[in-house]
Amino acid sequence: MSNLTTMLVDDHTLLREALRRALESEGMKVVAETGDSDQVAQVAESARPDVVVMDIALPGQGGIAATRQLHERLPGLPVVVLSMFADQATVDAAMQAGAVGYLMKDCTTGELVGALRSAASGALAGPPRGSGKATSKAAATGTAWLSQSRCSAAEAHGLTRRELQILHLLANGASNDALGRALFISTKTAKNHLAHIYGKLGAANRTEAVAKAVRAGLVAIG
Amino acid sequence: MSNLTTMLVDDHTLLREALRRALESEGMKVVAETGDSDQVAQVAESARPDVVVMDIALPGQGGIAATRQLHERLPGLPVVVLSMFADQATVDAAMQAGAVGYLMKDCTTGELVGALRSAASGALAGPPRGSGKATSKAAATGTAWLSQSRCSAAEAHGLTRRELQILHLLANGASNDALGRALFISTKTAKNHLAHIYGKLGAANRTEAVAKAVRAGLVAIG
DNA sequence: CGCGAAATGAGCCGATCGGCTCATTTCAGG
DNA sequence: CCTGAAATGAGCCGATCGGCTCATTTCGCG
Repeated sequence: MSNLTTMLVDDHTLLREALRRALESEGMKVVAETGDSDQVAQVAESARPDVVVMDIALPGQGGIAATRQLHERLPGLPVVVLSMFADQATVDAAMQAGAVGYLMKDCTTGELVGALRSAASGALAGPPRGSGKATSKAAATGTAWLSQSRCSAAEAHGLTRRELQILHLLANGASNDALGRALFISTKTAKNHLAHIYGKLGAANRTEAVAKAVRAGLVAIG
Repeated sequence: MSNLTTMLVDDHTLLREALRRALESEGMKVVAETGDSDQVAQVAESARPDVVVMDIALPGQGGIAATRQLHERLPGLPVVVLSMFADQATVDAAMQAGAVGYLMKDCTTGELVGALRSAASGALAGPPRGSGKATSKAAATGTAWLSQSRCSAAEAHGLTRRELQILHLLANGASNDALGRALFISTKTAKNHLAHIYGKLGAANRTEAVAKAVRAGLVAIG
């Protein structure tokens, strides 16, 4: 449980190697790699990673389709998309395919690691905002497991699911800006959630909030 | 180990009661109380708390003498002084008597709790600055145990003892200002230590530093 | 006796954070 | 149907933080 296992899906070997080094220096273990989107599900089934890092632009069926396939064959395996595209259409497609996170390739290593930890712990999930039907559809397909996560301990402190997600990212050192990018919300909204968390936990700042949350068993570091 | 046991020494019953409530709501356990400075050592020996909260103005021999006595009878039991006096002479006297921390009574509950946790874990210790002989004298008497703390893991990251102390306080949500007051240094110096810590741990901010430190086993939350 | 590391302290400045108020939308439950 | 909670978003402003450089003192080690 301490060493997160990850699977990298990207056709650029150089980037994959760099990613592997970065992740392993952060205490994560890369148990599988592939650059062929058609092999994704098969490799994942034998390697059984805790979390998958998925590129979008891939030879074969492509990252979106691979994510959907993975989501059907191995529901519960969180997929974090690492893409060069920031357009809403691509983001929406990825999220509807079952991805739990979407990061730009110009994000920092720390952000990636934080997102992966959060994804693996079940804190990062759900369709970002989407509108109406797409949202409820995505929620119905496979993201529902998030709703029954650890609301037990959280409810004792009156924390909502969203606030728990924020806490998980906080525990990885996320800035307000990083929170927004990881959860597809504006920095303002992230700040609002933080303010609610501070109030509920009786913390004066983010670091104290993390400390109290860890002691309360709401989140874990490591 | 999870529930810190404390002993409260203060002749104001009302304050003691309030303190007890505050500490217990923070997950600490008050295993002994007394308002008589002459009973301090005796009570501590039977109750065996993890850390002692000591008032200065006490009937009998007084808090300073009680601290010295405690320090001789039970070396290794950290004493945090909670005083109304901020004058350097009183602070110096308390530190030379063996106290590992000195807080004003107008500090926040969070600061007290943080200081107690740090003190109990051995992170808060040593004479603040003092000058020359007084410093080395205090260091020779009983604060030396800090030098052989957990430099093993810390040295792997090149962290100094002082930086470890900072980290412990950070893990309790301390602000730069709180760091300065807890360690008797200026905010500027605290910031300098932080900058060094960030560099050594590869963290971008204090919360990330805590996260990395916890994962590296340098500090513990809880 | 230097030399360097550690610790202390300062000034400056831009970035970030935290508190406050306010508004909108969605959605579940009475 | 209406109310309230949750989530989203915004503006404003002071406080804090983090990066940068610089200086001083102390101390251990060759």
